[in-house]
Amino acid sequence: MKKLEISLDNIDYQILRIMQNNARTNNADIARELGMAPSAILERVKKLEQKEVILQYNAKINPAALDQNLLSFIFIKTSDIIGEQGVAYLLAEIPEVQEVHDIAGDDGYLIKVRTNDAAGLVDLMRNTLGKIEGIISTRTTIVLETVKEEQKLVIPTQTV
Amino acid sequence: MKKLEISLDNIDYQILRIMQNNARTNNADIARELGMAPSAILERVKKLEQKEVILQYNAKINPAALDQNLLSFIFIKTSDIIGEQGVAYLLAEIPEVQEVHDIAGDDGYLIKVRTNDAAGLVDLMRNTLGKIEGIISTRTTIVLETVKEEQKLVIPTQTV
DNA sequence: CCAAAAATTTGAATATTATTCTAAAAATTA
DNA sequence: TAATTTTTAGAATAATATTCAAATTTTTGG
Repeated sequence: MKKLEISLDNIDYQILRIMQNNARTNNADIARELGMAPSAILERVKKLEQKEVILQYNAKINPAALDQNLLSFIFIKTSDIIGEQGVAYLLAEIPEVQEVHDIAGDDGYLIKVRTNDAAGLVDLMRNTLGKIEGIISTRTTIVLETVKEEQKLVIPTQTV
Repeated sequence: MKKLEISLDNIDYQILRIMQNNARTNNADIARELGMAPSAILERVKKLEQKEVILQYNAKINPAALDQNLLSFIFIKTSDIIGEQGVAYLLAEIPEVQEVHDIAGDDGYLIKVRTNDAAGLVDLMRNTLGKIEGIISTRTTIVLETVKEEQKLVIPTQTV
């Protein structure tokens, strides 16, 4: 029983599993793998998109290929009133900021930022974050090496 | 001048930009958009894959649709020797763990975890993390709300 | 449990795209 | 500049996407 009455079945899960691993798998292949007609798969994929189960398809690009070699997490304390997220939206507009999370505890945010290098990070903090009203303090954590970085969800194996 | 002599040009950047926004854009459409022959685009995409500029294509699935409503970041201190990452690899094997980063400073890791709910998180920490040798301590940060979550890179507009 | 309604699937037909390959063009190199 | 290498275009073929009506399956309400 899903909250928003989305109700996915095993076939949907299989489609999601395939798509999550390779979003460019074509309909015909999915159909073959699941032993169904291509038109039926097409119909289901469209519905998964409509129901916003599938949010988007994206290519994962190697950051190193674009010289984006520094990954950082920054904790940001703000004067945002609880519930309001003025600063969060400003942070979200920054292209180098990949994630903005409102976190429990420290009345603040955790953001994930990708820059060319340390100089790029300093530049961003000084010239972009520094200009945002409402930021009280920041604490930066530098990533030395990323061992795993995916956004794959655990997909149920069976409907109950 | 790229480190690994990858050398991408403007056309590559445009392809990456399109693919990053919609990995299911077909060759014909890309070709039309860039005013080139489909065969040329195909050739380039293949090369981008071979050169590991494009790492993979994935569908972004709505966590809520799969009842995965709790996102957490956990700092993990370990007895791993600097440079060694034994614990990191064990952490990376956990399906609920989407990211594992070796971070500067605290001789530890930062991981990103997605579970159904708080109970799922507790369960994971107790039954999975708890069984990993070498974990000294953990500090968990709960995400109340995610304002932005993408992995899109900033793609240069022009080659110099 | 049954009948009606709704949703899903199939299968075939058509439109569109992917892929291959050769020749031409462009870029690079010596 | 000439030779070499790389890239592109264009055409031909293979494959896939998409549409749609009919059949099937599932769901619903009594």
